[in-house]
Amino acid sequence: MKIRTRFAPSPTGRMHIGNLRTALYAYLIAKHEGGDFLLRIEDTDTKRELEGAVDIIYDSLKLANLKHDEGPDIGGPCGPYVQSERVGLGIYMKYAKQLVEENKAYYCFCSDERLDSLKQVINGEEIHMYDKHCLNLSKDEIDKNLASGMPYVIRQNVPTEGTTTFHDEIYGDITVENATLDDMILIKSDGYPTYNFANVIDDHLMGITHVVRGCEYLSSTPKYDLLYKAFGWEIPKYIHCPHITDETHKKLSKRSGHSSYQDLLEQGFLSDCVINFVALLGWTPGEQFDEIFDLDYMIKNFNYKRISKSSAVFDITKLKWMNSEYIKKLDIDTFYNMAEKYIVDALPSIKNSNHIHKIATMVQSRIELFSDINDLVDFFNKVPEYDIDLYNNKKSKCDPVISKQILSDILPILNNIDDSQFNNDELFNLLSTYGKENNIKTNLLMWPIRVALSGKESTPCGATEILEILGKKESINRIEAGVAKLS
RNA sequence: GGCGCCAUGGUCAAGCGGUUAAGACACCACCCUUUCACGGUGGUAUCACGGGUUCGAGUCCCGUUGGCGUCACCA
Repeated sequence: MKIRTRFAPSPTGRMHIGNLRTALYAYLIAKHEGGDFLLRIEDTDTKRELEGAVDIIYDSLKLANLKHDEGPDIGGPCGPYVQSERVGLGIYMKYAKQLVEENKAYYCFCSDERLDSLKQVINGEEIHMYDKHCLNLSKDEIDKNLASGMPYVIRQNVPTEGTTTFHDEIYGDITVENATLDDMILIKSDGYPTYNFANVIDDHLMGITHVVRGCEYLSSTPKYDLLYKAFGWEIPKYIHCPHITDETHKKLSKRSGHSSYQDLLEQGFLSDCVINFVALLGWTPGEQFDEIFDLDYMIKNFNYKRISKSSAVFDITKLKWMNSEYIKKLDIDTFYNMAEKYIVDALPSIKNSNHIHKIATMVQSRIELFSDINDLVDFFNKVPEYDIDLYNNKKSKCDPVISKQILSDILPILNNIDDSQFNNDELFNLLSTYGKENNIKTNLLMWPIRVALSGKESTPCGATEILEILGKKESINRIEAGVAKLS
């Protein structure tokens, strides 16, 4: 049988990173077996819906390269793929009434006040458990209430005795007492189905074979199981995925800057990298593998039996490392196209495109995010304020006195170089010669030059490369300023 | 509080009754080097606890502890 999975988000905003991973796993499970991956919009909560949120879902899926085979935008044999449109078709109500006929569901007319009186607070948490009050209503009463237009919901009639066992592909068999299960609402008083109901109906109607979702649904799955059984439908395979948490093992929050896929992209993470990274949060390809891999590799190697049971901490440090690996792997032209904007923004005064290319090459192996570029190269604009202590370097045995000597000595050398010869190779040759003649090692020689030129102890390139990019005039100005500072 | 789930270094994790308990990130040291980064080499650090079962337990069972989830006319 062909595998069919689905991603069924509700359009409430940006795509949460846990959601993205669920979508990825659902996609991978289907594609690994050559199956179908569908997109369904679960917009049954009219209050929470957000303008433009559906577009965010389309964009995210596109960016992530998770192509769906059926969905609202491309159609398919099981449409419509938007639940609110299915409500209009009367799909859910039809099935709910069928259940009522069979005594597996019932009308409930309880007021908010009565419901409130049922609620108890334990440890500051509200606990609800319906008492089946309306299950005992007579047929006459129900008809009368309905005829008078009294608001109602339809509830599932869960057995009060016995147990329900369902099988999850990751967690195995899970058994719960039916008595602990609430008579959940299937149809709300506005006529819309709840997630709990619509999800089951649509998964069945759309032929979903593997239900992939977060493990927060583990607790309500027995009730879904009861629903499938009530209809006599085949129960799909359940695949509940463990949670992704922040470093305090709590739900991912905005605070740590890793709240959504879009946020991450805006921060400069590459989409392929984010996908790669989240795939590894709760799944591994096998015993021996390279952690950097692409979607094709995942499709080929995705075995959902290897999904982990325990939740994983989202470690932004490792994500950054991985992003730097992705950046390093970019061929230079691609990298240049992506980095150019950042370099030009950081260094508006550099007009020479050769220089911009050179700077791009320099920074490629040194950044984790494109936004790192600015801080790396801003000294080209102007020397930042720096402490004279920078001229001290214990490894090369550099100090301010030697520095002043070296800087003063090389000034005439630089002055003698023709503008057209002011390039890295030529400069390195001439300065090396000076160093040899005076018995100064290269690392000692270059230290004060770098400091005078950049005001930093580390730069993305060698001192002579800075000279070339700065040009003769600016270089000499900066060296002179260095000498003055040391006097 | 009821119910359920989970438990290997700081983090992601391999392991599926016998291993010197992989690997990656982070961290540290050294090498390379025109500084830093890259790259290379090496190092520190893990089986939550207590009982069983077994010749032998990170691996199986029970309990404890801890964490998480859930208990909505939200999904």
